[in-house]
Amino acid sequence: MDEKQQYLAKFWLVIGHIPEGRVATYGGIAEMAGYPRMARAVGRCLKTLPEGSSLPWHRVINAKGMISFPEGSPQYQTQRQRLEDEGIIFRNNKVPLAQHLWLGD
DNA sequence: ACCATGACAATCG
DNA sequence: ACGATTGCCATGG
Repeated sequence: MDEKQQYLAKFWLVIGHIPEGRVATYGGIAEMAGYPRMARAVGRCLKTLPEGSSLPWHRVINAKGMISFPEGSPQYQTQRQRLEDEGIIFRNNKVPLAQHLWLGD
């Protein structure tokens, strides 16, 4: 496996470890995986995910606590719906990170 | 091979 | 507080 695929695998692992009802930021995931400042690589990682993937990609949001898709996009609504379904509350289209942010165990 | 773009983020003016 | 700039890496034209 190529070196670059290495941290992609780490990202998948970390994302898969995000508990239900919690969210994580791109930078946070990158840092937890041991690759700080690789937030963009995390984004690339998710972007290339197969649709049927079991990865809880919906628990990944940006540092502002908001969904990184344009509002009105089907993906945005899907993600938001799933998060709310897990008990995550949205306040003015953003998530209170102080309550839901997951920083590892 | 160079430039532009992207589910981002930290810093600066 | 907020828009602009810079850093980072992979991909596509």
